[in-house]
Amino acid sequence: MEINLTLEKIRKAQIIEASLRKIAEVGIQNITMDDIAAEARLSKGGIAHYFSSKELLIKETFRDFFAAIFLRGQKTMDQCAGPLDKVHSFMWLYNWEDPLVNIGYPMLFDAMAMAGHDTDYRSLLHEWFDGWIELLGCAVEEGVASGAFPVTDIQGTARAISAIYQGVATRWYLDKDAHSTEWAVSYARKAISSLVNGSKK
Amino acid sequence: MEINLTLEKIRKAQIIEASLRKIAEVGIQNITMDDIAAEARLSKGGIAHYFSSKELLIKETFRDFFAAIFLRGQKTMDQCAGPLDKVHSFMWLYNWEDPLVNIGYPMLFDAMAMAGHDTDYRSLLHEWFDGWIELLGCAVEEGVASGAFPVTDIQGTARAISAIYQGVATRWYLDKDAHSTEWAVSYARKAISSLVNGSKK
DNA sequence: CGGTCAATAATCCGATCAGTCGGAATATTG
DNA sequence: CAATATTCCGACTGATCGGATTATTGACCG
Repeated sequence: MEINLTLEKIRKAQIIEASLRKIAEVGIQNITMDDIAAEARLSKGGIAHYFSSKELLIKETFRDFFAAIFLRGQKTMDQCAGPLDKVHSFMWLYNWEDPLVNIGYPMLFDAMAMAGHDTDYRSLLHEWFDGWIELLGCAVEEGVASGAFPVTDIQGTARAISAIYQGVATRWYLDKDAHSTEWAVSYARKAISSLVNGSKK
Repeated sequence: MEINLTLEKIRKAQIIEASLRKIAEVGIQNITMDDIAAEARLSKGGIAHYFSSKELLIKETFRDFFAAIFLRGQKTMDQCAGPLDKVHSFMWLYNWEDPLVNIGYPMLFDAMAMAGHDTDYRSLLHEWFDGWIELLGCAVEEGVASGAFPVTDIQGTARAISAIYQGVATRWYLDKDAHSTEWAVSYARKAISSLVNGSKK
């Protein structure tokens, strides 16, 4: 019983991790259960034992990935002192070396495409957006409380910051020849600053 | 000859339009040639006669759609007088009533997801980004020439504006409950203004 | 009229893949 | 150690779909 639970956790984690890697590699629409099984060093039947359907597994994989990203964002943000540094602390999103970045963007694009036609994925993305707002909202609130940010709509501002991060990221990731990391960092910084700094330089 | 060419154009347009509607409805990964044939009121063979493969048809469909969007952007922008109005003239992207909007976003998300794993789609998106830069770059250049915009990097600024439009649009479209049209318009306006206005209000 | 050929329809084929199932292997229990 | 439960395997099935092949139509021409 005890052991069973442990093994189940190990296997599920193992399968989800394999799924994560494979999705990032080939995409949701191209992935097969055989792929995942091979990557997880299990058979198809083995996977079926732990996940009753492909759809379920994919969604679990997304949730797992989201959690990892938010944890990472929280950690990095917590290391910053002031609220302005905090809202600017997500520039690791524009770092090619980061393994989470390389896995994350293809995953996110896939999720967005699915959300365009599938309501389940839409609510998954809703969770994703909300996660960012929770992170960024804290920082903005801190800035407002300390008087540093002349902002009235905390939620709206946090959402806008998050949208800018993502808009810049999309270009940076999908068209790297035309969008350098310097471009991404400097313009994201500029646009985000303007939202929290009012008219100040 | 004359008639044949005309028929070919009619049929191709008919097929592409059907493909466009179906892609927007069910997505690239779910679409089938039978779907498209039914939507175009032709048989599978009829489609095969004009497009040798599914992939080819889909890519043609994208190009066609891009052209329609750019034409629309150009038209709307041309109606604006000053450079600031011009860079702000793309708020029609945040209009639920617009038919191009309803078709366009799912298409674009699909294209981005494909681009995450397929280099062909990556260059397709490159064209897409470049199209926007061409449009926006003109407006920014005009502002710089007239002295209204204290901007040094015209290209980079145009790319950032385009990225902001898209980042905001993604949220607005995929999570409408949490992102109103007013939110999209006001924050896009604010962020974009700050990029071309320097430190002025 | 009959031939010809492009346009279109109707079938067919082979590949792919998610999910199933019987049973083998392994672990647990009493 | 026997009995039972759990975990895992991999061949198989049924459905789907893209593309190819074959059949039909109908317009134009000689």
